[in-house]
Amino acid sequence: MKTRNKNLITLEEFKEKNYGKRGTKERDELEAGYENFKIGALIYNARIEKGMTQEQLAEKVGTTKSYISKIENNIKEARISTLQKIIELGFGDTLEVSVKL
Amino acid sequence: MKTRNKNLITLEEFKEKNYGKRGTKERDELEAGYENFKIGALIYNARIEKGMTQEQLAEKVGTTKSYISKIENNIKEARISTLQKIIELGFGDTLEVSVKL
DNA sequence: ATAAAAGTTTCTCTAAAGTGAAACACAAGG
DNA sequence: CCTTGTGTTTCACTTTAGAGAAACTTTTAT
Repeated sequence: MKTRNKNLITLEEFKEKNYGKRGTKERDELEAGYENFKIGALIYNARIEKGMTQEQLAEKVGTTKSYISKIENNIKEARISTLQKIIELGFGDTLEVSVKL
Repeated sequence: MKTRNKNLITLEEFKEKNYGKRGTKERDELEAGYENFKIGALIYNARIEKGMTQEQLAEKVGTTKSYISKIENNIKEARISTLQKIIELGFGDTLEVSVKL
């Protein structure tokens, strides 16, 4: 039986820790900014939902836990194919990118 | 009245030109591969639908037509924020990335 | 209190994105 | 023919992703 790691906090807690409280100027500017802010939270959120550690995710994707950490904290910004690897190999899901015409 | 440039071909013509006929092994492998193959076609397709030239798109995005060409032909693979710039600044649309949980 | 597990940060290296400009190819139209 | 518009390719350069490992911090469990 997998006991839930207390390290694992909610997405809001994660964002608050890393980017400040909701409603603050700094946080709002980040939220309104480019996708990389959202991508880190997206991956973190998905990983937690799947009950995986960074190391487990890294192994599935074929990278290291340090890289996963950097992506989740938006220290590095992934390429599209890297994001796809994480989503497909890591989470067994499909990346979807769309433009409405 | 904007006359449609005869340079502008269909997406299938574009793919056939760059990646070979549908059903060939080479083309199938590309279609099954990572997103970058699709991203080039996605951007090309959206640009044509909007009736824009590479130079017009480049100006909106804040880059050069040579870069747009490379992205469309998958010579370079964009980062997520770059793709977002193209979609938002270039096409006035929103990039959506999702993972089902 | 200590050990183990999970996550972060730092370091070095290389492959590739991103930029800018210029030259080139090529079709359409005067 | 020549010119113009559009797209491609090349070159040189700077920045950053991506990798790998190691040290470090923080959290959780014993």
